[in-house]
Amino acid sequence: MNSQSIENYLKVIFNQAIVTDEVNTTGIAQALEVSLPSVNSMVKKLAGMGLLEYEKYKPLKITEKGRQTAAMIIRKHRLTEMYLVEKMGFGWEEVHDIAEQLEHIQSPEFFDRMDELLGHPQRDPHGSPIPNKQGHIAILEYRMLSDCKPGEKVELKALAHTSDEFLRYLNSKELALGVQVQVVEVEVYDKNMTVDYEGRREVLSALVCSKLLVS
Amino acid sequence: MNSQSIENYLKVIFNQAIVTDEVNTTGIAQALEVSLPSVNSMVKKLAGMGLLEYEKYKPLKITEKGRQTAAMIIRKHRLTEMYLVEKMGFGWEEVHDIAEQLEHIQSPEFFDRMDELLGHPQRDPHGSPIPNKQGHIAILEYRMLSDCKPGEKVELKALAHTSDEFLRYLNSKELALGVQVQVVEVEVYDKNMTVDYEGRREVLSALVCSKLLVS
DNA sequence: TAAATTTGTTAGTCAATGCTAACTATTTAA
DNA sequence: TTAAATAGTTAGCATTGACTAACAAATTTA
Repeated sequence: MNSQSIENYLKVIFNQAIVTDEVNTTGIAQALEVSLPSVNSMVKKLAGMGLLEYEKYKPLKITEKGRQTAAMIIRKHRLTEMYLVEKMGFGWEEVHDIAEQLEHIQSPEFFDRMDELLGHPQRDPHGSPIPNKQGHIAILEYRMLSDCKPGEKVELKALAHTSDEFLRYLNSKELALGVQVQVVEVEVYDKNMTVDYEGRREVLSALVCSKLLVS
Repeated sequence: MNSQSIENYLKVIFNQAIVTDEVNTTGIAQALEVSLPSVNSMVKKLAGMGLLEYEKYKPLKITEKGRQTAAMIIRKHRLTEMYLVEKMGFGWEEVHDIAEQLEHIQSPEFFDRMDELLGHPQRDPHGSPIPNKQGHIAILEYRMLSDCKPGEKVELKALAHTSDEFLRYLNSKELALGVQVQVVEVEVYDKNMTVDYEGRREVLSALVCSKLLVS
């Protein structure tokens, strides 16, 4: 029954709450590209609905109910992304905008069917966990590739960033989830990493390596 | 760029324009379950956008641009219904409400992919034609079963009504598109029809028979 | 610690889309 | 052919979710 606006706010707040437990108004405004007063009034509304704890000039805290509600939206988003990639043949760089719209569809049956057809996947195409129907999210403890040492051989499991440009960059390097990567060398000066995978050798920047989650 | 409201109005107007070329305000209000003044103001807006011709107290006429725009929405709706039935295993009585939401998704790629995966279907699961990408709609000249004479053997091709209750009724009688139906007898008094199909004999009311389109 | 900066709030406005009440035009029927 | 009924319109208002301008609190920094 929540509007799309409410759902979008909640999703952003939830995602920020993962980083720091306490969320600030400005961050929400930036993420949603909306003015501060807009956030302020919506935050009051969400608090009135019991989804947030709000006190003037204090950082926001998401309630259990808010967390639960947000998890269900994220579940729909990530199931959709997985469905688009697995069943409809889209690339992982194409699915975000479509999922952003589909996540607001009100139809448990629709998403349950996706879930079934996919065999109850645990991760979306970018390696992010899909919350289960109870709103529980498996916490996956991956390391950043940038924290690995020369000689280590690891598998690319997830991405810490999923912008189109980054995904297209990874496509151009044929870096996909599941690829086995061996660290050859780390440049002391700029932390550039030379890595081997799939029979090729590439030099990856520290920025890129910090977005590649491995185990 | 059109809002969901605009799209819903346009779809209703288009559908009414198929029946009678000139559409009246009250019909729109009833179809959308909205007040007359709401329709009046939206109609002016649509006219301002060049989708309708509007003159005070005159019946409305949809423009070519309006027809085109509506056809694309109906294309998305019907492709979605077909996809849900063919690729996701839904029953024909379950898909309307989901398609009603999905038809507003803005992503040509998404619907093109459905279209491809379905092999460019010409009809939705209820036998209604799917407009092509140019907005052209194949006009299918079917007869009503109620117009058939005893002894005639025809195939169920489409439905003139697609409410959940009607579809569930057809399910209960195992009446599906493609079924070969033979007219056994027509009761003069109430036009009830006795028909044979799939090895069973059923008596169908005149109302039901007028909603069954055959050839 | 006082000034400057950043962050958050309030007040007032706007556009989209809905509504009711009151009115007018058109159509139907007595 | 006039009265009643129906259909369409206008005016004014409510709600949602956005905005700017102005201000207040909290934090940073000189």
